[in-house]
Amino acid sequence: MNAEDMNLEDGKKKFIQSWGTMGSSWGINRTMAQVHALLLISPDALCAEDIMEDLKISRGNANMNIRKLIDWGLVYKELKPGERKEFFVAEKDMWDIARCIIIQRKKRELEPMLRVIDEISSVEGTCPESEEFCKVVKDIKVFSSKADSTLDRLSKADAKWFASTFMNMIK
Amino acid sequence: MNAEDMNLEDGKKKFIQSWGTMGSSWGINRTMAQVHALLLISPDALCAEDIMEDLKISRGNANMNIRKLIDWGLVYKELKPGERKEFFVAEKDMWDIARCIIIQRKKRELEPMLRVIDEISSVEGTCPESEEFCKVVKDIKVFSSKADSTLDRLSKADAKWFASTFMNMIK
DNA sequence: AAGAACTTTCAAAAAGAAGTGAAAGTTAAT
DNA sequence: ATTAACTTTCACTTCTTTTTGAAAGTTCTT
Repeated sequence: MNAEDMNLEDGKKKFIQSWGTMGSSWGINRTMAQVHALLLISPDALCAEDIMEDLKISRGNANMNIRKLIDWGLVYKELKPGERKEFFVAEKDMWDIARCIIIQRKKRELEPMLRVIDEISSVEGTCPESEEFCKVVKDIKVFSSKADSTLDRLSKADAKWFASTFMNMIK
Repeated sequence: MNAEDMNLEDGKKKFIQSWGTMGSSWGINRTMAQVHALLLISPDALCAEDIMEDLKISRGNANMNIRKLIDWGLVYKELKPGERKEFFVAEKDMWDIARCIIIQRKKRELEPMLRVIDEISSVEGTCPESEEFCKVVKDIKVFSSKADSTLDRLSKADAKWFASTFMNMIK
């Protein structure tokens, strides 16, 4: 083992911490991302209590964020026979994780825009101002519809295809 | 003109407002996105004063956000002959706009992760915990390097290629 | 080099987002 | 039906981010 090697505990801390920071810049809240990180690197399922202790967060907070992760499809409930408690495991396949995130971000970032743009497309006019306006709206509409359907297909594509075709496609 | 047609003023307001909301969920601050929206739909260059008035924001705020938009490459300074004042115009080509955003988001969302993952890769071990940890870190590394180079190429691709090839590629 | 016309900075204030924890709600076993 | 083991909710607090505006800094013009 090299002197520069990082030990497991420090590595874990750093990972959870960074996944959290990352999360915020991804529009995911810090704690949600940290819970996800914790579950990702845990070899077995954890219960709410474990998570609260590890991350030093309250019950309510833990619960909220676990719930959100389940909604997103990034985490599953796991019931152990004979135990009342609920345990949680993270989805560990990178492509599935990416897929979940693509779907959620599309929902939050793209779809609302498409709706507004549709509403707004009924503006029409002949002055320079309205012409500029309509042109911009039109361009956004065309562009974002394309992006929308591309992301749609991408999120439905399977992992294998993704790895082999998409990633290399752009050569 | 239909009864349901939206008039220009309302359309503009709605557009600026929504682009702003959108911005927040994109990790771009609301005001920055609104300034961008305003410039996007304006047929000619606006000065700081115009922007302050239109959006009802302070001088400092306007200045900061214009500056950030310029840094991102979404807005250009325009100097009118004979005028001291600086005017600003938005980049209006959708593909150029997308490109700027891809570059910035990659910088903020992906690159920091790659750095941390690199640091962390020096952990090694033999217990189940460290094995799980190393596996996850490895998977993330592989995946995010691929994503990184794909985005890189994408951001260097030109508009024409983008429109014709990429968008339809996934058929 | 003095003045006018703008632009930038920054510390303090306001707004907004996230976290807490105790109380209320559920559910499974007896 | 009761209880015990969990989960969820929500009014309140704490932390973060954004905005303000006045003061300081620039840079053209004469």
